[in-house]
Amino acid sequence: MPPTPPAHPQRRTGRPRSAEADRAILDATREALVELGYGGLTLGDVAARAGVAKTTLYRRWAGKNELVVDALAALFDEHLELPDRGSLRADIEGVVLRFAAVLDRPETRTSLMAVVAEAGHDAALRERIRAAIVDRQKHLVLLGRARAQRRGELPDGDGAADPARDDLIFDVVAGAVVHRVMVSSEPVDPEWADRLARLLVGGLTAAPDC
Amino acid sequence: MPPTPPAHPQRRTGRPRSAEADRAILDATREALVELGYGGLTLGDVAARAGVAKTTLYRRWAGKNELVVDALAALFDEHLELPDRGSLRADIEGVVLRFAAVLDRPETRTSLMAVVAEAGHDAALRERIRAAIVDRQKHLVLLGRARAQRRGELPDGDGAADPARDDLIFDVVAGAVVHRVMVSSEPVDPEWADRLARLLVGGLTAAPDC
Amino acid sequence: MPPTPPAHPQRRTGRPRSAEADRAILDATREALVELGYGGLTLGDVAARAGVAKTTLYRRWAGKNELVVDALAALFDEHLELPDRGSLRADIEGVVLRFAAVLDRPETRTSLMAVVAEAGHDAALRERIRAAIVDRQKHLVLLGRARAQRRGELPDGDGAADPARDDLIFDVVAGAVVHRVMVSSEPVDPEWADRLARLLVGGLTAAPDC
Amino acid sequence: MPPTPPAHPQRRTGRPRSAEADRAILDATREALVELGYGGLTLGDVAARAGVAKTTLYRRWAGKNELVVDALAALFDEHLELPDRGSLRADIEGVVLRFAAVLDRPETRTSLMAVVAEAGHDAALRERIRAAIVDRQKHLVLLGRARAQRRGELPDGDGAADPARDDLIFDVVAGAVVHRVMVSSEPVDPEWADRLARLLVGGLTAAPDC
DNA sequence: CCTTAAACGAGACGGTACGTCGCGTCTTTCA
DNA sequence: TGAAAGACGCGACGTACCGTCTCGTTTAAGG
Repeated sequence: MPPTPPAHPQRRTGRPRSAEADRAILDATREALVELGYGGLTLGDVAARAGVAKTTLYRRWAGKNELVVDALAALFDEHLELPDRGSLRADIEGVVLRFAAVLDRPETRTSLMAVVAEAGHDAALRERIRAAIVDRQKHLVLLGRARAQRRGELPDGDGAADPARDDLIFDVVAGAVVHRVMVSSEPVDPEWADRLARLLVGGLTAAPDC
Repeated sequence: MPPTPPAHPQRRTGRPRSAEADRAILDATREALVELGYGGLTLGDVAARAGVAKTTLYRRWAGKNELVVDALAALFDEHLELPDRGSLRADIEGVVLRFAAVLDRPETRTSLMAVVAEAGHDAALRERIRAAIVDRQKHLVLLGRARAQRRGELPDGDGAADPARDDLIFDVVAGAVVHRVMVSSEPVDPEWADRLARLLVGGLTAAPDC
Repeated sequence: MPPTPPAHPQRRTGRPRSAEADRAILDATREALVELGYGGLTLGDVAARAGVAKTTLYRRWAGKNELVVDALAALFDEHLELPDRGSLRADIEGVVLRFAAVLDRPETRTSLMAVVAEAGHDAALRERIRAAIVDRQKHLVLLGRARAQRRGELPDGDGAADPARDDLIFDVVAGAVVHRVMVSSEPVDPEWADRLARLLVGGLTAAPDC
Repeated sequence: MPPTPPAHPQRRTGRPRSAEADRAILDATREALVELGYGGLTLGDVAARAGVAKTTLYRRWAGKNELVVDALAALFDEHLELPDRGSLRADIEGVVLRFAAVLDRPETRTSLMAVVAEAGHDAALRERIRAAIVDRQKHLVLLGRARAQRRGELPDGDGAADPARDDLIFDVVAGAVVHRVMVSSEPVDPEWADRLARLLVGGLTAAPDC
């Protein structure tokens, strides 16, 4: 995950950037997020934890937001996948629980919403979040839908592929979990996940053209 | 919306607090949020815009978060209500569109997620957000459900009142809209709102015990 | 010695600047000059020594140079005067020794030349040095000359007052001492001071129109 | 003027140091001094101007001070000499004007006093300045005194050679000019130089034992 | 010719200080 | 006694240079 690349991409001369520093910085960022949260995180502190000079950090990341997005992306990469549990309903329940578990980590609790907030008036950041985090989550929806169609749980064939519906399902699933965890501050337990899965499967079955 | 009350409420001597100052401060806060976003907003700037001394501001609010929550609460109060459109599906579509319109305002785009993020490690702030913003939104769900039961669109009677299901529906609706607007950055237009409404009505009908 | 005054001079409201801070800062500056020299002096360190925030220091002085000039000025004020020793030659010897003693202090050794160097491309600083340090030294020359005329050691009367000659004598005396101490790094002892005094008195007598 | 020599002098293998680089660096230093002054001069900038890597510069000079001293020494070498104008008084006037002209150059105005200041707490630098700059100036005094004795303007013979008096005269002449140019910021014109010369010749004649 | 060894450019690195900004508190004067 | 004005201690900001360190690339002299 090389962050902001050097200005002159395929440089050949000069001392190369330390790959170890990248790792140390991202690890330190996660550690600091756990202890201090997004608001309390300072780049100077991250640099100190990583055993790295502040300038080294600024050479690679434009600011706090970019750094945190990359650190979060690593977190999501580590923990998000779609286990095959045999049915659409079970798959939904499974991914909801995993997603909630990631959101409930202390690194994520405060920082994910914070960078989303900043992205509200920073298009470049929005794009970075989409590429590094959101699109990989959305991929799970596509994967789950295709699997369900293969299983015959959802209609397959002409016109059954509807990107707009994929988007809808993604916003509903991800949004519901995020809202439950971040705003309502209620637990995402198997029961809640099961209710959500049943609501969605019911809706998709009853209104396949939604 | 009188903010933090004076320490000695029943004091009657001395110069009374200016009610006009409260209004000016909240207006200035919204204005500053529009121009600078949550991260760029500074209390000194708000005080200057409001034509008020910084001390006056600190006497009434504990900090940036509390101030922004109150400013947002005023915004939601102004714009959120549940018009009776004759059917559950139409009611959902209507409230979704109104909710999205509020979220899409520049004041809201950056600051709502920011205070939610801060609430991630500040229980008092979480409670303030719930009381000032979330509970009033959730009230719409209760209202809409009751209306649909009265209309006969949803089963009524013994065991039909399920607070956990109300919570689920609320997280799904609010979460989907917030995610669509804030994270996916896609428009919430009538078509999308209609799809969401059909999905939900279908789900509630097919899986009434969800 | 109030340094840079507030922007709005005759302000009446607001908390007034702490006079004690001024003193503490100038004292800390002298202390730091002794220990670290001009080049090693940092404003952050001065602020810390003075028990004052960096911002307080920057509110009063534009930078290192201005601060050091004011600190030096206080030093010269404390130690420079012209004792009446009964003859022009003895007066010169006396003032030379005193002047050399001030220059030889560790505060002065490195910092006086440093600010003079900076003044080489900073007219405002040049003026500040002139007003705070040089003009007060030059006053001693005028005083000594007048005294010598009163005593009859130098011609008095029409045309005997020649500002250009006062300037010359000042540059010769001050320059010789500074050069001896700073550049040649040789001691200014009574013998050297006596030789200089005899050279000057001889010159003034032999070439009164110089 | 080869600066710091390689560590292993009698090495014969390996790429030899570029003589051109030395020149380019010193030229760049003078250019940067003119534009930025001593305080604003940075070694990175000098290296860039010289078209040379920073390492090359640091391989040859220990730091800013040493570099500037060498650059100044070259300047003095170019411009200082003692023309024979036929009389002591005219010789003094001549050398004073030349000296002042060098001091008044922009390279010299800020940097000479700056390195003298640094030398105030750096004995090695003091020695380098003495060897590279001061002693060559002082040589002019010895030369001028000898010439005046040959001409019979000053007493010659037993005890007429007094190193302490040479030192005194040097400090007086050099100090007066430096002070006039650097501190008083007044022009050293022929009239002033003539007054100084008359004062000195008068003093030396009236007080030969000074 | 071909090795060897140093000098060279480029630029990343750990540091330190910079001067600024916002915080939340305090001390004034004014109404 | 509340409010305005603004100074205050504090701490983080992002930048600029410092002097050192790797790199890969010349460039001579010596084998």
